[in-house]
Amino acid sequence: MTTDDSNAPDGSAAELAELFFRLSKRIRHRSAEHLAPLGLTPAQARALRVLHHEKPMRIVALAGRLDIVPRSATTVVDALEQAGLVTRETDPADRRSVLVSLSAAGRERMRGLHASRRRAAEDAFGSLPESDRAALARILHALHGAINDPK
Amino acid sequence: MTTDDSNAPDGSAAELAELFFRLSKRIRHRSAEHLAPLGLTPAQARALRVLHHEKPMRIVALAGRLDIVPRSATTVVDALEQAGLVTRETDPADRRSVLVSLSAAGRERMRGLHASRRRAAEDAFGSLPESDRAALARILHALHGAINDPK
DNA sequence: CGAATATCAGTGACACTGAAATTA
DNA sequence: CTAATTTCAGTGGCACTGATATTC
Repeated sequence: MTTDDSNAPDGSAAELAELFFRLSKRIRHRSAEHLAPLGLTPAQARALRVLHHEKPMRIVALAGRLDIVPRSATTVVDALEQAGLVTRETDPADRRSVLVSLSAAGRERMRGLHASRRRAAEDAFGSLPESDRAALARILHALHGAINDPK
Repeated sequence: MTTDDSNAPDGSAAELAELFFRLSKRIRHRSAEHLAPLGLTPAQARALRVLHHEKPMRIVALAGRLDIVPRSATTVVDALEQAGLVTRETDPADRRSVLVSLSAAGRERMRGLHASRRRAAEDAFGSLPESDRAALARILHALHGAINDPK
């Protein structure tokens, strides 16, 4: 009884979780498709975007912005560096640190990336009326604030 | 933390995509944590849930419900079978097909799973007022309908 | 010395494609 | 023979932990 995860839009937490999961999967998939022509994976694209409006930053900082552990950020940067989109330099002020910045090619790639991102986002959310988008943004913000990693 | 001032809640599609991504990641992570004590991964738990209220079903059907390709469903079922939670039988009516059903242990496991799922969902969405949950459910439904896989 | 930074090595979880076996 | 069903083999993308070198 009351196992209503069939399909009733009742607003139960469990139903929301399921919807959320499915939707995010679709969106991720779409995003990957949009990015493939640019030779970027979603994670790489996100890193590139962060680096685009931050100035040269350390791996730890980048990891923080991406919400991943530093070790994982290293791998992302490896790929971007190999693709020639970012450069690594040792921080002269602290030789433990590495400063990552966009290369010229990286900045160039950002152009296509911006367009692609916009298209992908419109693809996903463009069908929503303005009011719903605002409501969704507000609610997602609230949720994001509510879910704190107790880490 | 990281209350990024650079991202005003403007309801732009790109911002929504970003919010959505971050949130879904958090939720997935939480979900995995909740499931770990049960010895299940999120994908396995979802499959188990589908099998719980469908009757014995073929791999293709299960894959359809999980929104994955049949080959991937096989792997999930492999794990569940190895854990003794589901059983495979050849469909007597069509020997190409395999009928997957919950074992007794699988049904037993569903008890803990239900509780866990509820806790996880409440953990994620419980903070939302009723009206927001309803609005969110409605909007997510709309989005889900709008995003058609051109498969 | 203890703490921070980045990296190396290995692993887990997820889902994909392409190819093969079996049966309809 | 064609089509459907499942499975095998391999791969990609993502992020994790634990251990190590370097530097502060």
